[in-house]
Amino acid sequence: MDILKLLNEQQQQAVMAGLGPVLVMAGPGSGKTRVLTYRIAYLIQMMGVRPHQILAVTFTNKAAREMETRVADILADRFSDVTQSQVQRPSLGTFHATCARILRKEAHHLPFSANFVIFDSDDQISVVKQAIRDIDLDDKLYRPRAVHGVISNAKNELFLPDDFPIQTYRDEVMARIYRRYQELLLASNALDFDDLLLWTAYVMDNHPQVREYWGRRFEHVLVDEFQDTNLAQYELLKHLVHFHRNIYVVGDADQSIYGWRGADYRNVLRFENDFPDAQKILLEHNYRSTQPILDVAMAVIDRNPARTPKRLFAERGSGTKVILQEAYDDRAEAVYVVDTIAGLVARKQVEPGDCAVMYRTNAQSRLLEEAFLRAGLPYKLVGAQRFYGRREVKDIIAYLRLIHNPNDSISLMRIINTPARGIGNKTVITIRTLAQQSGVGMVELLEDLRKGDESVFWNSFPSRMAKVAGAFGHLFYRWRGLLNQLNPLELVDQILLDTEYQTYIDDGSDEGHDRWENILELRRLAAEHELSSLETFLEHIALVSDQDTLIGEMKVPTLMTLHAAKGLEFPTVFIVGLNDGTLPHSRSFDDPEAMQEERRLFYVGITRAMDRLYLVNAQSRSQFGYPEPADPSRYIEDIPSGLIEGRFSSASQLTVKNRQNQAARWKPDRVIEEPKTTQHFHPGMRVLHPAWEEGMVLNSRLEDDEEIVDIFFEGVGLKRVAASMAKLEIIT
DNA sequence: ATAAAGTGACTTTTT
DNA sequence: GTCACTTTAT
Repeated sequence: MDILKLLNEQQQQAVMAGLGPVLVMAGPGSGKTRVLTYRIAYLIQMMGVRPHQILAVTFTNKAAREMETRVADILADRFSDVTQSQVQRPSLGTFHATCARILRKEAHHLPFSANFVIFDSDDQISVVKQAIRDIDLDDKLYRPRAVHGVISNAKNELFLPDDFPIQTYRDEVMARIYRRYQELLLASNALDFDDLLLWTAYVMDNHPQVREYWGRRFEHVLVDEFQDTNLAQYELLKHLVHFHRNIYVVGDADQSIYGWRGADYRNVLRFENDFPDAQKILLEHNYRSTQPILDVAMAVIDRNPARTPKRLFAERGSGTKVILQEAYDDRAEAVYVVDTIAGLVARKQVEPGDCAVMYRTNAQSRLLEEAFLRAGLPYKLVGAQRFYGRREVKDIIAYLRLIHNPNDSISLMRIINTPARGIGNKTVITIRTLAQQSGVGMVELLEDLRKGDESVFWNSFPSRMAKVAGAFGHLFYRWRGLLNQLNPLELVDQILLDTEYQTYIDDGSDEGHDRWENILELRRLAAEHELSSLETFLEHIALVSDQDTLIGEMKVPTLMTLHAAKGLEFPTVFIVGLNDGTLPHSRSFDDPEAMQEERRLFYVGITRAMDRLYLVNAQSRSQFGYPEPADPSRYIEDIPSGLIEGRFSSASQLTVKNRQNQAARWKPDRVIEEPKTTQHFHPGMRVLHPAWEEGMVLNSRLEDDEEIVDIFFEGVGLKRVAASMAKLEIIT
């Protein structure tokens, strides 16, 4: 098999491992995805496995998609002569998507029906709130987000409400909320993300024939990012491979960064216990990063205790040193990043699209965006401001969901008066109580009201109320009648038309216009699903996050969280916010496990870099609006100083490149103009000010032909001055 | 019933 | 500095 020539010895061993359980431990940049894809190709080509008998689960849609194309490429090469039988594709998807698919087939064993909807995080929080309200608890004491976390963890550990472990009074309350939450979901015929896993594990546990069916259906199960599986996922896998034991998992405990979400890297140990005969293969050759970058990575990760020692051999050799830079504050940090990228691009050392900026929390993206914007430089942001999270998009989706599943009371509450149609709180309560008393669904009741005084409910309302409610019910009655004749796009258009949504949202303001643009984007998405059922369209929306919606293949720098960076690589990487409290995040301080995870997160970030790595911290950061002094990250101490440069040698590099450079677009051929103003002040200088007397320069930068200097004056504090205005005298 | 204005609470990471 | 939720005024 000539494709194997492209693989090193360990990779070949992994690809050609025999059947039965296999555990591949793959360090960063060691060709993990390559091994997985070739393994699939190998199974099909050499072992005669039929593609549809292969199930490969990934953690993200992005990973699934990448694997899909790569497998398709290999197979297209291999089978260019063959057509029909090989056109079958292996099943490739996230755990959640795979489970949704299984559950739609097996719903008859379960307390919901096959047209269930999947609630997103916002919906889930709404349900928690409702549950808390239902049992008369104070949502200040039981904060919905926190409660949801508890419920989610319970589900990940396969605890149903009845099994919920109770140690304290609070636990007992949690169990009650959990029970109510679950009732509400089922009443809405809805599942949350965790339910997808939980119910799938549950149905396989309780129905051996279901387990057997899917076990035979998927003769080979491959798992990517195995260290990120939680207990529910692990149990599910065990069920799936119960018969054939053909389970092939790939992972790296050092890259486990989803513990907060129930992921348990100890699943690797469980795996070794449950499959003692598993073949173990280590991939330790790194093809991504230069030696200095790998050295830093190893220095950082080695500090984690109880780590299975794993070496990484650099295949790429030497390179530039890792640069450590301290900025005055988080704003200056962002400017430094933009300046540095602009400088590297101007000197043609990197392409804009080769650069990535990574940070711990999404909130950190704001200053970076501002800096890019101010410099007039394009960038792209992955994740964060979520398309599907936007009000207007959620509104229309709520209409669709409610048409698909009239029991979805969360969606109903969302849109019953959006756009405003005169159905206020009072009307809603009347409808709800009446529906409950007569044992009909709210949508059913509304639809009945469309018949006017022929409806048995008509006289239970004041006439004005009955009229508006009936008019709304009429809309739904029509839409549901149209359901089978219209595709998703036509249905969206019908809703937009009937609700006069554009008039409502596009009020002439810029913001209104943006919102309407988002609706048009949703239409575009719906257009892609021209041939799909509404159900498929909705499932796509629920399970494909914003992380996956690529904003085109623009060749510009990418901004993202460290989490979002996993699995990616970039020639030039900036990791910002290297301050204690940010990275590691303060919320992890009191939890040793979480602290180790913070370190792994940093390690993941470092190992994304191929050629250049910049680590940036700030002397002060704004947390809640006001700046506070910030300590450098403890991780900086862990890096032998011989491996880094920048911080102690030349702090003035901070302002090497000026705004003119920034103003240059990402065009390599653009000429760089010389700054008209030159810089006179540098950090560390002592200066004399006519009013504030002696002070020390903390930072200086050129901005619009003006030198802006930040100076700390004894007894006065920090001042920011323009050098041409303030008559500063340099003392040292 | 609705819109505007005020309040408080919070920010880790995501399927 | 932002968002969600509550109160207040129309």
